[in-house]
Amino acid sequence: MLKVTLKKIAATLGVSTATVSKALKDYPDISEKTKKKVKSLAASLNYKPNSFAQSLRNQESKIIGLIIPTIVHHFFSNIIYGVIDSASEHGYLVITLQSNESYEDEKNKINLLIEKNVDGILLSLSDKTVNYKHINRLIDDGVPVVLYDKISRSVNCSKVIINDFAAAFNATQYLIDTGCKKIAHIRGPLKPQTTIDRFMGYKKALEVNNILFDDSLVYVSDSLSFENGYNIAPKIINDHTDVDAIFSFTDLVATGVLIRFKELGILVPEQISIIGFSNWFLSKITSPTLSTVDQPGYEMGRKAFTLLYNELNQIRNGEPIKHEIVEIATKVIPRNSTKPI
Amino acid sequence: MLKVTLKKIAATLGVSTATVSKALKDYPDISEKTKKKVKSLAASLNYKPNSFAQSLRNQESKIIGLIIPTIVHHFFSNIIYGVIDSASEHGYLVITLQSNESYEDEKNKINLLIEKNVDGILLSLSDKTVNYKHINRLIDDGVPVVLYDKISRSVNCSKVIINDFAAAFNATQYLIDTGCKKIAHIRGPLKPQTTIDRFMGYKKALEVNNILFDDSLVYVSDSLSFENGYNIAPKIINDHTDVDAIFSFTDLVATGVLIRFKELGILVPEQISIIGFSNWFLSKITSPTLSTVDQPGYEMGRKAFTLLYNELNQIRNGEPIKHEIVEIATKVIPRNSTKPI
DNA sequence: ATAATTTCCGAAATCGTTTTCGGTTGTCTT
DNA sequence: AAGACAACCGAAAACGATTTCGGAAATTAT
Repeated sequence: MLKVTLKKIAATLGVSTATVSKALKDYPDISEKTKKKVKSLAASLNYKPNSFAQSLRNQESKIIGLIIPTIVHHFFSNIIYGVIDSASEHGYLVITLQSNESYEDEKNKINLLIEKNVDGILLSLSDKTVNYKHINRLIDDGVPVVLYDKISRSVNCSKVIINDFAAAFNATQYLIDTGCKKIAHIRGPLKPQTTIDRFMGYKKALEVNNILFDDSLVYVSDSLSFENGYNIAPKIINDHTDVDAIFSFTDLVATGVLIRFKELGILVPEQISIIGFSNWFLSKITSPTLSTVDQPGYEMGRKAFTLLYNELNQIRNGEPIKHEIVEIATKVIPRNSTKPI
Repeated sequence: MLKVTLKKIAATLGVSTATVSKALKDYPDISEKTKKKVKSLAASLNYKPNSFAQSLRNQESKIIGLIIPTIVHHFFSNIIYGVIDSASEHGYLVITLQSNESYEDEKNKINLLIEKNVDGILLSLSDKTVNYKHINRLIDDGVPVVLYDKISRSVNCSKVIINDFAAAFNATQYLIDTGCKKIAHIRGPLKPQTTIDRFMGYKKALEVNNILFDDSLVYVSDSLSFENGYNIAPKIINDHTDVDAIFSFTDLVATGVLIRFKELGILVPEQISIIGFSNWFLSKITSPTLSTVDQPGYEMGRKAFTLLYNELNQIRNGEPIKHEIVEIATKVIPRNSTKPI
């Protein structure tokens, strides 16, 4: 396959490359007649502009970078899907990279993307990221960055989040509405804002309902795994014989608890109610099915790209860059691991 | 952020850009002294070569394309993970696109990748693809293509597959070994080679064990969904009161059957055994847990990239291109939806 | 018929890197 | 001291597309 270039078209038509380029882009200073000629030849030769040359010239790649903490994960899969979908619709492609919840990886992967001259980056902070210099440097360098899901208040950029506080509040309130009074919380890793907010929402719901907050009812799951729930479950019932509900920061851990309870002969929700978080696919097929909070990954992915796209356009038009912070709505999904209201 | 270019380094050092370029790449015709100078300045200025210029000059992007039928899918998530992991290790980045199991989308997405001048493409055929001209054209044009998972015999390129036939044979044989005699099969969409092979493996196992093949025991699930299994389950027991096992082409559908059976009061595995396919995460947490066949997506992803990488190197070195077909091993994972052996 | 506009096209610079092919120095032989 | 040979470096031509600026031709106005 010999490449079709502007030069070749120009040569066979006896005009200059400038004319060909302008004809294809409908410049007003090219006659209709030549435009017709050029366009038809280009079409029949199946001319495709060389993207490297275009990028070099226009200083944009039409590629964005997406950094995901963990790819194999239902919620994040949906994020990827949403981002790619929305990006395609606007003529952008997406390079995906995984940070493995590691600060070092996060930095390295950002560098890889920058070296490839991506036009912008979509980023969810790793659990271990507590220092935001690498991101602020990016932004100072003029690279548009949009944070999604796991964000930090100390980075000044556009963000897409769910209102974790409100979502956790609602989940806890729901448990209370079904008659639960002694509610344990399995919280996630300490650093991410999401798990902090979920914890605070839980606490607030107790407060509003005049239930005394008891620190010993809060269990920390340092990572997101089935096994963690499986192992924490017996601790909870050993520590507190009268617990009647558990709010877990994520479905996967809640599922671990569910399975362990089943093995231990504890009835859910009769003895203990369980509510998870994220509405993973698996929550629909556990037995009993798992009540949870819907966390719409696809929507978040789409919105994250949209915000980035807006900034890209602002930059192109020389407008001032407006950062936006968007909250995606969540809702409690009652299933069978909680009592009817 | 003003860009650091070769020209700028050259200017401040009073040498030519050629010298700078060669110094950074350790050309032998540059003195150690200048190399030191150049390298240290480049480092302190944090020089990053412009990838567009490099690509334009070297005719390679160091980016590959990955087309996935469905991103939100446990198996394919693992594929993505494996590809990205392996690619990063070799200095390649990955643009991921989704074909939505649509032939048109598949063609369009391939075009997008080609327009971005990716160095190669990893592709799993959509269920609806029955015409391979678009892929053969690619290959004829010199774009390295590696097919993974859903492949076609009529495309001449490297491929990574699991031995679906053997895997299905083993799964069926396993059911027989546990004493099952009347085994239904839920097969997938008719076109993909994978589901054909699984069907054939099932059939062969019956034959080898002198069990008469009964066409009415084969049910077609036109798509991969929980609901399909949920709906097919009652049909099976209505059509055949004496069925004692089901081999489903995928875990998700098997799970649908499982849940429906539970609702219908049919005991698994006492009355009917079920074995799925793919070892989705969810198969570990159904109740009973689902016996299945492990289908290592991560390994496949890695291998697929490796094959592409090999071809890329062959091209670069002007060697003849050797296509390779790799089969990834699978194994039956016995859990509690089948009887002990 | 001459002047004033349009209309249309092309030369050339640019984006940043790579690499060939010479050309300068300086060193080493005799 | 002249020639031979290394050792170093740079000019310049790619890679393709874009866009400014100016110039020639064709049209209109006077």
